[in-house]
Amino acid sequence: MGEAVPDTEQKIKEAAKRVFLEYGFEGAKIRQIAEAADVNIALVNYYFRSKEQLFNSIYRETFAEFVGKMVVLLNEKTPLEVKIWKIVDRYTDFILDNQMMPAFILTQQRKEGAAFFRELDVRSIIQGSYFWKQLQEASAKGEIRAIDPLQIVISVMGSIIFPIMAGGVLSYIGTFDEQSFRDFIEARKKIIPEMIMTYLKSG
Amino acid sequence: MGEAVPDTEQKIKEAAKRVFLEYGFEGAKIRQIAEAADVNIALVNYYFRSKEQLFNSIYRETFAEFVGKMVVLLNEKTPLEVKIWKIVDRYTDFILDNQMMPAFILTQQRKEGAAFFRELDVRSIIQGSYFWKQLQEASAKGEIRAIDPLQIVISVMGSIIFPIMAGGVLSYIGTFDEQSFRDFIEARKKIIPEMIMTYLKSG
DNA sequence: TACAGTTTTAAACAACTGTTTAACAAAATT
DNA sequence: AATTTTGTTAAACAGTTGTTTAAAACTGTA
Repeated sequence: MGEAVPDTEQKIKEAAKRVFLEYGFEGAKIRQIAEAADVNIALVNYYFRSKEQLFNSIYRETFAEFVGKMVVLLNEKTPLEVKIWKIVDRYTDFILDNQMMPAFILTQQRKEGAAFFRELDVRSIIQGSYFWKQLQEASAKGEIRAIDPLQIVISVMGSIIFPIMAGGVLSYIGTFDEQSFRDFIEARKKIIPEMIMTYLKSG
Repeated sequence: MGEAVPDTEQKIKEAAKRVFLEYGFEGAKIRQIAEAADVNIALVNYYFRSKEQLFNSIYRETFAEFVGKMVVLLNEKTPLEVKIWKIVDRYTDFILDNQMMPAFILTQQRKEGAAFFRELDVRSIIQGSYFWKQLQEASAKGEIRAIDPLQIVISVMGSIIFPIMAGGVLSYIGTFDEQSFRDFIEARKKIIPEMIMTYLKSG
């Protein structure tokens, strides 16, 4: 909102984000980033001291935004069933808008472990969330089956993220064009909550 | 079973597989591969003409093995419910034994699309499988709810692959050590089939 | 043993990488 | 207006990369 005209630093950041997301850390070249930002290569090191620091600042920022959205979703004060529908709906849209993020985060994970997750205290965010409490309480009251809430969280996340992450492969298998891929993902907004809820309510 | 003593070419292939899986194509260096194989760097180019061809031969091989296992699983002639339990059980073990493969395949996908999937005709493998037929027929008979079989396949795959792929992050969130991570995944062998089956049977 | 083919080696090559330099331009400060 | 600070540039630097070379060691064969 009312953002200033993008200065050089911002131009580099945006270009770098695109290039890093598409090619990964090693695959992305500083000259490529500079060209994408329409800027002299020396300027990249002028504003960010090194490729590594440029990468880190971008990765943190993007990931923090990612986590931020998650916090909001997990803590909305709506009943459990409605909540799950909402989470799936909005989380799906978010991942659709940032399709390369999950693969990028998971690739990065194999290099540096869960460092950024730890920094942002993602554990507390999840386990301290209202959603987490809802699952525990509903389970204690016997409204839903007794289960580790983390199993549910992972199931929901995996169900949403995996098909989007594997978009290219999935589109080939289903003979999808862009639109039918979207339809397939859109259909999951109904399937996933139903699957989770029938499971939680049964047993 | 009675494999011959590994010759130089094989030694390089095995080292390269490890290094490529861990560091990706750009991240893996020929000198690193040669060192891991305890071999002169020139030999890598002597047996495989280039880094790219070395990578391709390994990737194809590994991926073909991956697909091969899948074919067997999908075509076993057991009843649908038992089949789903078996698929989840054995597919989980297979991914556990090749933890880096999914991330690797999905990373590769962003570079070359679904080329290898197309080569191996994975679409026909899935849609021509006995499992696919079982889902369609059970659905037609009204034994299970009407649903696109691909939605089920993707849900099962995502549920299995995602937590293993995100192993590092998951272990941090759950405060897992190696053993409790295994337990968590092991527990999913029961959860996933139950979730899928209750969903298919309801509605 | 001599010879032809294959395998292995150390060294070099050229291209590319991230990074730095030193000069120049623009903007801000005095 | 003079001067300092900030932003930008082309060029170079040193290290790494994938790849090639040319000679050596090894293998089997005549």
